[in-house]
Amino acid sequence: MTLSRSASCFAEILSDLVELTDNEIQALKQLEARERNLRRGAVLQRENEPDHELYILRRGMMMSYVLLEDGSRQILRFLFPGDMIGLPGILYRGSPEALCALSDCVVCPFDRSALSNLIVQHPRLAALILVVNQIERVSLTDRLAMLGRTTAKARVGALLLELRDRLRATDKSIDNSFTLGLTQEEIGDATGLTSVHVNRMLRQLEQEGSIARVNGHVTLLDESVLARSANYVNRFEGIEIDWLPVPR
Amino acid sequence: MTLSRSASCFAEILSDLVELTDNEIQALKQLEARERNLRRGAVLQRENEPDHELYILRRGMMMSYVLLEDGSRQILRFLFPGDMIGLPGILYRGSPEALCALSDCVVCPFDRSALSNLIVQHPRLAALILVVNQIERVSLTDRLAMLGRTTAKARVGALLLELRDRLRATDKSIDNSFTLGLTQEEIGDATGLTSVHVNRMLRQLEQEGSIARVNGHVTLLDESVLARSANYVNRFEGIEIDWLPVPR
DNA sequence: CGTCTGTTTGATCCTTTTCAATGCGTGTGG
DNA sequence: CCACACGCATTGAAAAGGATCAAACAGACG
Repeated sequence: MTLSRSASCFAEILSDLVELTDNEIQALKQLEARERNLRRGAVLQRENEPDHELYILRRGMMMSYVLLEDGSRQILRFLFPGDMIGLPGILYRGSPEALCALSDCVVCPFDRSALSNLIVQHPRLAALILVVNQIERVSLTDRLAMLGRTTAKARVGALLLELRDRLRATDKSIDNSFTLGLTQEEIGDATGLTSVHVNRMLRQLEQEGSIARVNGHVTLLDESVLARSANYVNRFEGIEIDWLPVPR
Repeated sequence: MTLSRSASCFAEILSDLVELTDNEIQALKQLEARERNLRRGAVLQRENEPDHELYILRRGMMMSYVLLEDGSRQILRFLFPGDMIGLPGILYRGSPEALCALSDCVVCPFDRSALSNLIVQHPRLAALILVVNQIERVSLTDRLAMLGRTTAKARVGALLLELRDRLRATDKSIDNSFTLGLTQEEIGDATGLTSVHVNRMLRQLEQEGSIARVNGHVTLLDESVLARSANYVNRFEGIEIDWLPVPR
């Protein structure tokens, strides 16, 4: 990983897909010129409130969620370093989703016009942003199928696998063991379950020998069982793109 | 609606967002140069099979879905004229979702390189494609919250509202009454329910006076109740985009 | 030490699924 | 034209998977 790359988290993600040119890396760096620190629990964007800025998440873990009329919450997505966030928010007067820091975070805010300029000046980056959006989209539809058609145990298992894979993308030292920076209530709000039932599913997975747990630290003992029962696929792997425009 | 516009379904959708230039319309027309007819029930793309073509749906109604190991199906999205489809499929060796015609359809296939060229030559169209992707994304997250956190009745109600709105986008004559071109099993596969329970929910909605039904034809009698109970929002409305690049 | 947040466990309730059967309309071959 | 099959809607009864309610418990922190 070259030094020039690590100046931009977003560029690092894209580098997994193609070899970026210096020009492109330079342009991406500008998106992350400014930094902003968030404390654990801080709300970066509230639902239905206008906030027309975009962000690259540089460090930490965040989540996007919606609140329903009855007070319940659905977590839509967990966010990791290199994710571009806030894109849905710039389409509407009020953001359709809230953004909140799950750990201390660093985000890099940038203006909508910066995105616009990027698209004009770097068509290949525009295409890559499209590709990343589609990966995210496929992850969302995977989660849709999970909520619609799988059991509680499978959902919890799939979430654990997904978290592991996303954490591993940033930190290659992670193998099958990681710190679960989530409460059981948060896991429930992501999987459409109650925290009580999440607890029962976790211990059931533990009892069956699929996972092990030591205060907030989870080890996946039988990935294949977890993956199969929940139809889990790591959508960040196996991307094939040979049709991109030539870089500038 | 000018004549030049109607030559491209996709252009019509984009015209709701901005005023397109002749150049842009011309470019979009080329995406829909070829046509292909599909019979009701025809599978345009099978899951996990390679098909690296893209399509604009010109006429009819389609769906995208995934099949799970246990044989159950999750319908991800219903597709309507003007929708660009197959985009997730060009990222992976095997398509992550299947595409199937729910009625007799006309699709316009085009090559990935055509998309690539469009992005290079028409940055504003690239940005608009990004915007349309985000609208779709927000619709998906709405459905995620629906599956995770709302009751069976609310889900069915929300689906009816969504169908009405999408059909109305193409056919302005539709008000609160439309033909439901879906079986109750399909409604179930979209809402994460069994067909049996969908039936019960439909009759319950009917009994409460929220909807009326005459062999496959549904009338929404109390939209506000349906919308509120399911947190339904029409995401194709209220788009605000003032940050797009200048057109070519 | 007391408070607060989060985990764990039990008992009960309820929504939705499952299984099973009936009816209904349409198309098809004899 | 009739008999039959087939897909789909409808209904009932029983079972199950999660939710809800309530309480105990553990660790962190001022």
